[in-house]
Amino acid sequence: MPAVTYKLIKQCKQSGARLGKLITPHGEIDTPVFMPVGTQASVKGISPEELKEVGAQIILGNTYHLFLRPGHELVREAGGLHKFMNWDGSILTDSGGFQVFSLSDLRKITEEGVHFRSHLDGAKLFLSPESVMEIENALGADIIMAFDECAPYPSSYDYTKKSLERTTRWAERCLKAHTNTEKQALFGIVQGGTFADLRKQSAREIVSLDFPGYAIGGLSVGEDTQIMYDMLEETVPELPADKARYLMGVGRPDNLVEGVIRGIDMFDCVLPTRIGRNGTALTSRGRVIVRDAKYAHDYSPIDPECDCPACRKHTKAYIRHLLKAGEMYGLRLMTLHNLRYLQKLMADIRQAIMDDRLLDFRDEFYAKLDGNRP
RNA sequence: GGGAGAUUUCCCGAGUGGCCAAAGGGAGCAGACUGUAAAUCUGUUGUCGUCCGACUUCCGUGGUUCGAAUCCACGAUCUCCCA
Repeated sequence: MPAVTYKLIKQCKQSGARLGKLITPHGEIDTPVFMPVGTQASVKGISPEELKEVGAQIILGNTYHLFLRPGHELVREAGGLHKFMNWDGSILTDSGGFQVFSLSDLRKITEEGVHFRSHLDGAKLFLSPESVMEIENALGADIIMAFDECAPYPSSYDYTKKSLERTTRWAERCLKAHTNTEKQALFGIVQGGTFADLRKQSAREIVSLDFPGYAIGGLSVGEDTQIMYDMLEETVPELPADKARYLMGVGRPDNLVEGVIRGIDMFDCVLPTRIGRNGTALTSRGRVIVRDAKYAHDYSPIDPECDCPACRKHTKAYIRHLLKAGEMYGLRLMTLHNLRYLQKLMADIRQAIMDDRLLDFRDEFYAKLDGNRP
């Protein structure tokens, strides 16, 4: 019995979207789910209690960042990531594959692994499938991700193919190196860039290795949204129905709706927390740049439909003031709001699946935006 | 009463004859942000016009000069020193 299992509850008759449960050693997660990102063992600015209040059931940590600081051995010594950060919900750790992409000027990729320069002090480091498994085992998350290469966009067909095939070989090595299978589930990652046949090839290769869950990586790295949707339509049908499907690094509210319609069960993204800190709120009526001068005298909540602490207790004028003044509380309120908005969106999506009306829900979702950016 | 110094575009501040609508910060305004090197980054910030440009500016008023934020005279205000 793998550490994590997926239970399909029902499929939306209108869209085919899946309602399910992900069962981990730290509880049951309602899917489709959005997972807030807490790279360095913290969702920036907010406490585990607040994460719970906002409705989070599972959060992310990052292998590369925690390996650098405080070091995976320290986390092991502390009793694992859950205990270290005092979060009793589920945790997924990303492997550092995204850092292979985002820290591209600081690394060199070989068959064996990736040579990195620490972004903190420039130290020369090396990550391989085996060392990443060692680190992720030490961190102790419920779901751990295989070490992949998230290829940049655009990449040539030839490079993408080589990269995906190497990612498959790395996936096999991860599988071999990961022995703590009763407490931690290792998910495989599909790559293949923006090429339909390579997506299919990657999906088939990764699925043939038999993971307890599958992720789709290498999307939302700069390509048009439509390309991402097209790639999902190519990829998802290749994935087994009895395993969870996780679209990595996504995303925007509309991407979540569209992703679920295309069969995705799990999402994660820094967007809500990052743009929140930078002054933008996600709302049922589209993005609201709370920092803007037009809200200086606006004494209404960010989103009248929201039940988060920021919207229940404070006005746009006040939160704008906090942001302009550089007050930490402003960053916290924006983060809480955006996370709550996405959790609520996912809950609404789940309800729409339950009611077999997700396509109608999508129409309503876009209509509410009234032309504003989602 | 005497002496020295200062006054620059929203603020601080550079600029000491043409390359100055005027460096650099800050503040303001706007935008971006999708497995977090991000409480970050980008643009913009005299007026008007689309770029080129035109026009009005550097305490005030006169003056010197082909040309002045920059030099001179007087005045105003502020700071410091001596009485």
